[in-house]
Amino acid sequence: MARKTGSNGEKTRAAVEEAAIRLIARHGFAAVSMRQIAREVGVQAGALYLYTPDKQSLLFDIMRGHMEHLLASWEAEAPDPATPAVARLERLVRFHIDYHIHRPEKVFISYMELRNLEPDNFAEIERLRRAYEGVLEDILRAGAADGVFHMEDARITTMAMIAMLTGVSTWYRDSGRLQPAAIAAHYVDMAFRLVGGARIAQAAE
Amino acid sequence: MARKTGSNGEKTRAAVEEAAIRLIARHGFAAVSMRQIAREVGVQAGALYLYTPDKQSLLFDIMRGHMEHLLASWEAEAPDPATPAVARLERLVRFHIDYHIHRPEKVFISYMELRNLEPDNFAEIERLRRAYEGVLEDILRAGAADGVFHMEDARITTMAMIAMLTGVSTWYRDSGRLQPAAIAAHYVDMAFRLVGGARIAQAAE
DNA sequence: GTCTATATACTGATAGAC
DNA sequence: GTCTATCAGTATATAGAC
Repeated sequence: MARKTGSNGEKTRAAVEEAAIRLIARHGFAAVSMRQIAREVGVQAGALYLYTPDKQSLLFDIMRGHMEHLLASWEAEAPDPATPAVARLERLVRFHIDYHIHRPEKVFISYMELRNLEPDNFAEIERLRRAYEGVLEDILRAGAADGVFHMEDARITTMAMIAMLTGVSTWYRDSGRLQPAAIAAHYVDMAFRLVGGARIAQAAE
Repeated sequence: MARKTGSNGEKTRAAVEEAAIRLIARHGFAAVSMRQIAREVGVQAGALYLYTPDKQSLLFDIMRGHMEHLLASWEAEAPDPATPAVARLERLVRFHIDYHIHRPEKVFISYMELRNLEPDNFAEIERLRRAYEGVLEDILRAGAADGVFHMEDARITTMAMIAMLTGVSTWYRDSGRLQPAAIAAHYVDMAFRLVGGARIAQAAE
């Protein structure tokens, strides 16, 4: 209710974000001008400032939105904390691969454009990133405590596994040799190798 | 011989490259201006063009130099191809971690600034990058053929291992908890886990 | 080898008409 | 909600003095 003038504006707002994501992922934040984004949307540069106070906010909103949605999506499908670590790890790996394969541009931006965030914005994104790392680290430590995972150093294994899993977005292509489900199955296998844990037998589709 | 005027110029040439590496690693290629680089070196902007035809060449030379030096360094210390795959993998992992820990800026640039290369330059860097991936993939396939490594998919394991190993440069700090040799030992352990291969017993320093 | 000065173009952001 | 016009600043690169 009460949005008699907002109808077209909401469409434009979404178009601005989509254009910004596409262009920043392709050329980098610093290399993209407000005029380029406006041209992609089909408006003049001045009109963009109806939807963002400045260029920096455009970047920050994309990255914060991505990280918050990533965390919220995991919360929504995370197993009960009482679930055995083996099952929780498999679920997280499948979630991570699936999420990263299907949002290559936002993932790319969130890893590449940290340098272009102003200090306060950088701190906020770092906080969210560490919260996500903590999800994995908690599962690994729980498995080690239960004696089902065997690692030399849980922190390094966490960082190594995150890098290994996120790396899928650097080479995955829709037209590639393997389907997403098969790729996820391979990464689940490799994740269990890294923690020295036996995986519950299951169809590897 | 015959460089009566080049003495000071060679110093400046080196200073230009060092300043460019430092600034591009920190702020990103597109966000760094020729004036900033000149200021860091202590010359005026116009003087930079004595040492580079344009800004793009500055970036390309850094990245090509890095990749060629990486490959040449490995060639120089690579074990004989007849060496068992287990020993070759351990050597490559130690080499990779050591190399990446000690050159954080060049590594960072080479992974982050691919987007800012012009098409021909991009193709050349990609060629070098794939050659390096091939070094690892060859070792993994040799080990699988010998029955000492056991992987579901050698190509995916190669990409996963490269991502895992290179990830060290995103979190390593000189002032951190672990020394480089200890970190390398952890990554050797994890690499052997990934390929399902038993490592020859050895002091893990 | 380096500087100063400059050409030419583009940048982010704002003001005011409609 | 969008456009036009514009400000003030900066960009890369070059020409010519020294």
